[in-house]
Amino acid sequence: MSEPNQGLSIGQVAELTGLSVHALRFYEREGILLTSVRRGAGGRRVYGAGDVEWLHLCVSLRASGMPLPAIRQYADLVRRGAGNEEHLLTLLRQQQDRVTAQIAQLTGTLGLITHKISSYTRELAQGATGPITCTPPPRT
Amino acid sequence: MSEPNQGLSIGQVAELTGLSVHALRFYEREGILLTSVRRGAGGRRVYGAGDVEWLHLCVSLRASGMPLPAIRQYADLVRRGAGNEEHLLTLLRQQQDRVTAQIAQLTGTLGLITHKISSYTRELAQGATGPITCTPPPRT
DNA sequence: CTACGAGTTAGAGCCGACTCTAGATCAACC
DNA sequence: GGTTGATCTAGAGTCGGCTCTAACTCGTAG
Repeated sequence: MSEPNQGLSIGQVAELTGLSVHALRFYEREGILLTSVRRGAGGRRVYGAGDVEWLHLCVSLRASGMPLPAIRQYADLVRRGAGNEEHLLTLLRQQQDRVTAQIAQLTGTLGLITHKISSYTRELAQGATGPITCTPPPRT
Repeated sequence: MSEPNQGLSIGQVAELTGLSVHALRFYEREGILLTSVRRGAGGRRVYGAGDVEWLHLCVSLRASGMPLPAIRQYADLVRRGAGNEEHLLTLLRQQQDRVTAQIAQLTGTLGLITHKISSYTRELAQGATGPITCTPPPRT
């Protein structure tokens, strides 16, 4: 139970990021990580705080629907260092647009669901009599 | 090009819903549709306006991350008719929660991306000198 | 000293959601 | 009557993203 504060095992990183150890090795093979992970005694992976931070970003990006190849491309640019800011910005702005569109889409769907919920609730309250009232949504 | 206004071909429905004809047949096999599709001359599918409306809902739900089995379950309940409003409401409220959570998550990620964009932009404007400034996000 | 738990590799397997193929049928136009 | 284009069925294939397996190596606790 030593905690040198620098150097986490793959299991610890899995817990911190919510990824499985399998997924972590997979991400590494796929070139998602910025630097090749350090190895400790017996060839075991040793992750640093920076790795975890980066992985958190990756998890967020994945959750926002960015595919792994796109994340790898982003990682490549960051790895390559200065001189690629323009390209990086382009990628980021694209994802910004996609996420914005997704939020809009989800907000629409949420409205639809909410509308259905209120119709069913009304129906239940009034003691449903007829067949299912397939209330058309206010707007799609 | 006859348009009897009631009765659309699978191709027309594909255009209207954005699903492929393959996907439409697949959805039918999977029990996603409320009623078995009518058949016209030569066994061809004939969709009604209601089918299209339902499919639009399905597309929305899919886009909000609802898996096909869940949509089928929902369809089953609607098909079964009155007496299942409670169950329907439960399903809908669950999806409502999921979508709400998703929007929150996406909003967070959007903030992260926006933050990164502004750092890179600032960096570019000031003439990048050092190595990539991996500015930590304000909040995750 | 041995048993355990956590790690290692390469590679196979799985799941969801389509997507495509092959071979047949049909309606309509020239 | 032949060609075109949309449709039909059953079933195979694809793709992304993991997930799992087998066989092995460590380091530590009992």
